[in-house]
Amino acid sequence: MSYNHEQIEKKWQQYWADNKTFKTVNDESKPKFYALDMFPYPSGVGLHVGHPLGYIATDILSSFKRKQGYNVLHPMGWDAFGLPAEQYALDTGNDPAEFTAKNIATFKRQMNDLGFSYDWDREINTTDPKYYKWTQWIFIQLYKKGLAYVDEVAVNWCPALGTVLSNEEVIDGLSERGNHPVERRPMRQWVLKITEYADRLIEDLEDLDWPESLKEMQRNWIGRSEGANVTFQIEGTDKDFTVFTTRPDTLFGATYAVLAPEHKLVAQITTAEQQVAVDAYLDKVKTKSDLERTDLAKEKTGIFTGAYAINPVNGEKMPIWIADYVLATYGTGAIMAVPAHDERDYEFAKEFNLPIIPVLEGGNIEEEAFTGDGVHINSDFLNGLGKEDGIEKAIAWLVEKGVGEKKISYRLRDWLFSRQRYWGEPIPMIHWEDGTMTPVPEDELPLELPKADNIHPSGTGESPLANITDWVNVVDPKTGMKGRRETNTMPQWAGSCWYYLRYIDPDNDNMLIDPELAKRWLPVDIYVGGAEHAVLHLLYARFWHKVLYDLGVVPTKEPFQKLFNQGMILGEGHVKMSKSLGNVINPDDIVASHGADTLRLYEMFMGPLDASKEWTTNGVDGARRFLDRVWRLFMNEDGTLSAKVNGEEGGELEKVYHQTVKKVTEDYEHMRNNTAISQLMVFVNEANKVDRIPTKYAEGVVLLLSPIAPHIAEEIWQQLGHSETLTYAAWPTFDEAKLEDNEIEMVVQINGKVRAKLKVAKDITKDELEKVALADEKVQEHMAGKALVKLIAIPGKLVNIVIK
RNA sequence: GCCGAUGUGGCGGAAUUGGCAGACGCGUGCGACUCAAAAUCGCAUUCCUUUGGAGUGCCGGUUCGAUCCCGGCCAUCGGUACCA
Repeated sequence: MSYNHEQIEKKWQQYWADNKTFKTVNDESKPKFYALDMFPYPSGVGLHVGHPLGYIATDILSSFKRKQGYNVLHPMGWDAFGLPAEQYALDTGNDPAEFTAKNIATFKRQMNDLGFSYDWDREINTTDPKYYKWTQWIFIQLYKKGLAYVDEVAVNWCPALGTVLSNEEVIDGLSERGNHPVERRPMRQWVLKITEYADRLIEDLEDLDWPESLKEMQRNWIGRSEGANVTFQIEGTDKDFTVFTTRPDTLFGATYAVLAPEHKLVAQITTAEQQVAVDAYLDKVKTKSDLERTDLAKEKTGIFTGAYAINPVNGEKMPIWIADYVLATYGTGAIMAVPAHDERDYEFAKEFNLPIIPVLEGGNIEEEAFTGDGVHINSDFLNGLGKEDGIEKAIAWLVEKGVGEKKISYRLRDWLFSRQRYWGEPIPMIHWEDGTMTPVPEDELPLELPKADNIHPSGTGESPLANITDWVNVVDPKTGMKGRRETNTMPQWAGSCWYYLRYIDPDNDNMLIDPELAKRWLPVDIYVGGAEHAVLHLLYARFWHKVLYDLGVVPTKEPFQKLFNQGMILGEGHVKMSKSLGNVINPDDIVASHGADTLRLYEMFMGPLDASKEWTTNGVDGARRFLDRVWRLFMNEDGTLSAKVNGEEGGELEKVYHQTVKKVTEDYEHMRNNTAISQLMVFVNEANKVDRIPTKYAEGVVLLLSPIAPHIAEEIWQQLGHSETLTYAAWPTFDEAKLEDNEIEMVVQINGKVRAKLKVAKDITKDELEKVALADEKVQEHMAGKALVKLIAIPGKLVNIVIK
């Protein structure tokens, strides 16, 4: 007989809600544990079976820690600003706020159906003015610290739509909606100076308990490289330009220089003879997408400006070229080319017949660039030196002559923070008619997003907020000066940069977070989410946290002490689940047919949490079968407790029970939920073979199962005679002494192959073990006529006999 | 190209200071129960030419002993890119 999941799951969900079972009350007498999920964007399609994978894992950990006596914080909320709601509003004329609220209600209902143990009293929503009041407050602090500034940045401008598009809205140079041409156009944008924190963002990775591969990705993304800036005079003028190089020691091999097409000097230095050719080249580059300039470019392109630079070390003339392989956004937007020792410069020099002078020994410049380490040649005062010494001496020389300095460059760029959208946090700044700019006074926050009937693009590149005149225009009540509000809004990243702080103190109107509570709960003990957020979200959140640390708002340098990336759930055939393939599994269907406990169990049993796994219907059936077995083990058909469950501990199940408690406890601790489940299956298989299950073992196993399958566990727990929820029951313990018998089985190998198995005393000595092994009949058989070469006997492990 | 990860039965996956390869589940086969079927229970299930042999992507190395450590290669997945 199977249990009735619909009835039992509803019953306990109701009980938990009525009793506020999972409400987190600050309890200083207990150690704290903060388990956090990456909160979702509440889309219109609801939860997908991939979403709960991580949520189940943190829920298990939370449940486990509560029973181990921790004061657990396990909240959930909504990252609810974002493009889809705005697009929906544009398409249908509905209010994005209403649409979002509806989606949130669906997500919340689905999560509750899965039995998650969230403290909903701490629910947060990034679109709630009470929440974004503090997002805006953080922005003002960034501004006051000089970390938020306005700059002209090239964006994707679509003239036909009259709006700026994100990269993902542009496909092959055309707008995703309507296929209109898109061009790069510089516009006034807010930018956050994340580069100022680059070194700290690298250094502080050290102490974090994150996957090494993820730390490596962040380091590479920040891309710190040490080198030098070198200044080159332009022949026959008083102009100069600076290049960044990691190899100033190869300066004697620099035979030409290259400017990015966007470089400011291009217009000034191009000679009359070259003007037409240069203009043609610049035109060609403008039409190229980033992809064409980088990925797809098989051949180097470029054009000579007609101008020459002077190499400061030897006074040689170097032609100045323009090429799109040099990027305006990295370093100084200009390079010195050392074709003998750089592959890109080598290709370019070959293409345009520029001289190649080797300055490092080794390699063959007839065939390819030599990028290895070698002794310097053709380099005057650097000759004979190795790489390290050469760099050091070259920089010293540059500094002495006043033409260069040591310099560190980052691949990381400052964070483009404004969006020309309606559905985002308004940036709380006012531009005054006298040209000055001030933040909205902090006591006037939140600066609420105005209700709008029409959120169509302004057409000027400004956000739809520009159309709402009584919101945009302001007058200073003291001076009478007129002003205009900033119409840009913040990107979706903003709200998700600090939400983990607000859960700690969600209703505080006076400050972002109470410092005492921050001290109590930070850092987050476990943060689980998808690997797609490996760089951007995790880097932005770390950046804001560090700024808040500098402001004294938070007491820790880092927000997330431990991080875990869950894998993906794929459709059958190991393909992504997608609407177009029609293979999307809706958790609601599984909850209805098999129950939430089954879904939770199955998702955890599929394989390691961090792996990509394939969804199979047979697997779900198997998970349900196990819960049915559990139910039948403890319960009668009428839902009362089986008579098998009785009496004192001990008996046939003693060993397997203690093994199970040990293994499951250790596995939960390390989020190895798949193997914890197999151990529970082993116990259930054993328990089915015996006539009596000691009551204490039954209770223990129900507790061990409860983090994964909380509803069925509560129901059995109640039938075991408990009137209270098992949420805060004490976690079962095990006794090391009961894990093993006095007699253990040991293996005898001959030449590495298992030939015999022996039953021996647990504490057998090495000598005795050798004797017993050699005396064994099968061993004797194999050894007949052979000479003993070596005998390895390790009590508790094995015996290996080497013969010849 | 570079960086990272992974590779184990028919399938998902177990096995870590180097010590019995294949736990647990799925599937399959056989049996019990049943008028019959489903459900349930029990047994079996890496492969082969089976007194034995081979086997954790492939080739080699270290070791008494390698899924695990080292070197080389192949494949798949993810990230990323003229970063000077």
